[in-house]
Amino acid sequence: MRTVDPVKHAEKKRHITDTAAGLFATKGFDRTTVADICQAAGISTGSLFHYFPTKRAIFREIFEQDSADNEAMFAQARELSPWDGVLLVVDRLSEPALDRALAGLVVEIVAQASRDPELWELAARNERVVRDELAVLFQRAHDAGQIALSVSATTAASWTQGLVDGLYGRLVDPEFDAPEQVVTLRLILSRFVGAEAR
Amino acid sequence: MRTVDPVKHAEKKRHITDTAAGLFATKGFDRTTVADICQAAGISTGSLFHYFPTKRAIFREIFEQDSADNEAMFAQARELSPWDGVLLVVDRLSEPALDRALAGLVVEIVAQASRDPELWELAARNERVVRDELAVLFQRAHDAGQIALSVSATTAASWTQGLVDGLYGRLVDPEFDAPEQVVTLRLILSRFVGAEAR
DNA sequence: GTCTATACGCCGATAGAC
DNA sequence: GTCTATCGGCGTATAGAC
Repeated sequence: MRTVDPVKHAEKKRHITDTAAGLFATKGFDRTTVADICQAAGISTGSLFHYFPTKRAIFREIFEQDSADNEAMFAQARELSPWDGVLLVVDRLSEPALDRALAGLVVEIVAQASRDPELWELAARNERVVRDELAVLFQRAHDAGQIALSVSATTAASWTQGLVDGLYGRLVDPEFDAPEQVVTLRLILSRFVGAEAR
Repeated sequence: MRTVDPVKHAEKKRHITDTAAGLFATKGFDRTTVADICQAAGISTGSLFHYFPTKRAIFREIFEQDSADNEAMFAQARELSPWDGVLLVVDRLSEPALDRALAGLVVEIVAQASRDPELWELAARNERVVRDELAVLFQRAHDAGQIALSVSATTAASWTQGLVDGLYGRLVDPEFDAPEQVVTLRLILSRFVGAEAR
């Protein structure tokens, strides 16, 4: 008989990571102090370090949560025609760029991953998984005659990710109009892979 | 008669910013200490603060140097045909992505700019200048019949920047082949704006 | 102009009572 | 499990001699 309730434990950790994620997104990892997180979460530092060994471990957990939803996304995409599946994935990957808070978190993840080898490895693996799943969809769409690839399916997949990355850069434009940008993104992608423009 | 030699002064500042830029690129701004910069530059903290009022001012100066070369780039582009001019600009904008150290600096600039309103404003202005100059080239290429735009020249220009941004994300791929990626980038852009594929 | 020395505050993490 | 109290160290920036 365990003395700890694993459900409660997980819920508490989740509360901490959710709180911390908001702070990391707005202030950045290095400028967010443990005291900030504790205050925002309504706990003490002693308690926080009961759940996480280091501040960095909190960040890592946020990143892992963030990349855990891919499988569900692709499962959903596989229920559609291949090309519609691609478009669904593009929409989903674009979502964080359209939300200021989430975009800030993504910026921070990139910045941290570019310094921390362990985080870099996690990010690279995640990127590869998405790319390879996307490549399968592209290949099927090609075989089904929905598109006409002139590059490898993997290249098409990788640059689909690149286009989504490019979406973040458009945020600097004060006249940024999210829905319109996503439409343009689809147009560029459609022409790239020889799909009918919609 | 001045007692300070403005040339020496500028050279010394440049030495400090060059040294600091390398450290910011590899360690990030927040994890680079003033002591780090002083040690690498071979000076004392007292001396450093004689040239810059704060650590952040060093970063800002690096950013300003970085965005000062645009005018020369577009002057060069204007000597070519409009579409060749676009391709030249794309190559130049892509260069930092192909160099690990410079890419690290760009990541850091994005991360810092997303928190610091003053830096954000500088970045946005710089982005707009490049976009507008690019838009002129796109419009001329269109009018000259080199391309067939189906979106506004400004949208084409903005997404050209987006594609270059997307290039940075491709760095996570350990099999990243820089020249090949730039070729693909050109292909995507060419199809987007209705240019003949090369 | 450049140095050494140091002020002064804050940070991540720990100790130990309850 | 949660708290309070606190440690040891480091960070930016300044003071003031040379």
